[in-house]
Amino acid sequence: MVTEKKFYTESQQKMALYAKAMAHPVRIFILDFLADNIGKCCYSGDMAEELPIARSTLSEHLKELKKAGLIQGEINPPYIKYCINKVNWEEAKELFQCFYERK
Amino acid sequence: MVTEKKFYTESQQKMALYAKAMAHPVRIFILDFLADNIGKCCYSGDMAEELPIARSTLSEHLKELKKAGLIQGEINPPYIKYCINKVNWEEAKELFQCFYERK
DNA sequence: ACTTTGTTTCGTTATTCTACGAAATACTAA
DNA sequence: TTAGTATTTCGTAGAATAACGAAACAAAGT
Repeated sequence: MVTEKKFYTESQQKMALYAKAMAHPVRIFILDFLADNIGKCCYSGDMAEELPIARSTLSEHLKELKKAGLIQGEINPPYIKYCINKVNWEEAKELFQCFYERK
Repeated sequence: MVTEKKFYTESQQKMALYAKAMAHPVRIFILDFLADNIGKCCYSGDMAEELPIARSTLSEHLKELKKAGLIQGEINPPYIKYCINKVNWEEAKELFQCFYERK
């Protein structure tokens, strides 16, 4: 295995990942929805009613956000209650803040 | 023409566009580079030397950032001097800040 | 055991993204 | 006019994304 030069910092890579997760209006909508309803139960179906997309498509977007760590899902059959992942949300917040304020 | 319901707010759409522009480590690198060198001349070639990608690929990334409005290029043949687009940078900063702080 | 319910996964298709090298561009210098 | 320089555009190819409906799942109720 060849030693590989690191071109991008950890921060740069994380920023890119969080940004990628946020790079679609449906996903921003979902994050807005969850962030505005902290404490409440947010089911996939609740959001599906407000969006002009198939439920399966919504599910894929939820999967993307989960993959990036911005949200998490608590299984409560047959429902799944979604909410913001606070730890990673804070991390993303810090990253974007430092990035835009050049700290 | 049929009247279409608006599902996403202006902010949600703008956020998604800025996030999309930032959704690649090379582009975060470029933004970091330009933001750290405000006032100085930043040419495509300067960045090309620090990145493990073809110059044409870098050029495409620069085009993406220009399209999103985060950077601008001032032609100074045969060079092109790049810099942050301050107006849109501020807008993106505000958007991300309000988003993550739920203001 | 069967049905219902909310949600996800699968299979598919169309589109967009990322990357490269070669060729084109646009201006300067000789 | 020709050569040189920095950068972009083009043509192409492979990978990733987004969308849908149908089918699968997993637990609860009948």
